[in-house]
Amino acid sequence: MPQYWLMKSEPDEVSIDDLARAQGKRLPWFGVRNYQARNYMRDQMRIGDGVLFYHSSCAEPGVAGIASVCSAAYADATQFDRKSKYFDPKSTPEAPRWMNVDVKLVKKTRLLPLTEMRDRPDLSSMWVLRKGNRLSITPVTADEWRAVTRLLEA
DNA sequence: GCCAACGTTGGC
DNA sequence: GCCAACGTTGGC
Repeated sequence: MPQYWLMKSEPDEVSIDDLARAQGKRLPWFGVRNYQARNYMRDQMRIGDGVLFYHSSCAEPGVAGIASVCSAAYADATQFDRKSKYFDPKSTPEAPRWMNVDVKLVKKTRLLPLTEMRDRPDLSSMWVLRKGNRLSITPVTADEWRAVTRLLEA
């Protein structure tokens, strides 16, 4: 049974179009610096899991496409790059603190705006809609996945 | 730019 | 281990 996830990205940094342009239409989901989100990638994600690619911190936040997990978790290279804003001086290659999976584009969709998601009773259970939610990776139930993908095709 | 929410840090 | 201060997220 595949699992489903919603993953937030700031489109100024990595957008759905960036993923579409990437070689093999796949990219590492680098830059996660929150333990709960890291643990989801490290411990629970499996190749083939479904991903709702969500644009955050932008003019029109919402789901911008569908992707899938296409690697196991491995050390996030940016934590060792002194020039990266994700550099972590406390992490070492021997004991890397931060991990990422790779994700692959399934398809770019219409933008499903956050405001529309909030209007849908069938999406009201989604973690990303909870008040005060800041977690950048959240699990999505099979029911929520079906409801969202149906809306994306509408 | 504002600010609510919440995770992390560090002194004790 | 507590918890105040601080920093970050992210919608608006």
